[in-house]
Amino acid sequence: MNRLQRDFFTCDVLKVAPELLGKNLVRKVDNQIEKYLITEVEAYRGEKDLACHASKGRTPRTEIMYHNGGLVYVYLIYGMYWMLNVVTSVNEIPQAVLIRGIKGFEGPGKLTKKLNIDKSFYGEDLVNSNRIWIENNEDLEDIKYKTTPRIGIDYAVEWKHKLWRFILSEKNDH
DNA sequence: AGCAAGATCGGT
DNA sequence: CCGATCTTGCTG
Repeated sequence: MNRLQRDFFTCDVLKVAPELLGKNLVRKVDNQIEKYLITEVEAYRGEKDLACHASKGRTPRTEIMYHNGGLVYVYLIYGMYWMLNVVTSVNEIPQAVLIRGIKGFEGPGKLTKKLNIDKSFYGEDLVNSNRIWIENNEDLEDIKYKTTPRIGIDYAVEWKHKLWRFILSEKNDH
């Protein structure tokens, strides 16, 4: 009922990423609905951003990032952990937000394990899916957050300094 | 066909 | 600090 619609996702990743903080990540498993507050995200912005997988151009893996916003981009890292990303912006502009933390499960690998996210979610549409989507959170207003450089991307030369990691401030908790 | 590296995590 | 574990994209 409160699900985020297409227009929320078809904006620049630097606008969408911080706006995802405080929203609820919703997962439906066996007809049971679970909601988790999004607490930490990172922005990956286009082919020029050397930290973004799309810096290698259009490949089978990055293909989904070239689609319209609102789709899910998942990939396996270190042969063990699934990373959950939300595609943003419009057709032909590859961007995505990495969901790094939900309340109670801080860490991109931990939250996908908790939510049972795997390769089958690649390309899932958050606007239409019946097993994963994102909702507005009416309890939280006036969201406060901090920014830091992104984690684990030291290879990205000058792009590693961008303050594109967004962390929900504790102040927001009641 | 083979290889090196990786948007991580948990245990020494 | 180190190893686990396997997909991916690049090289030849």
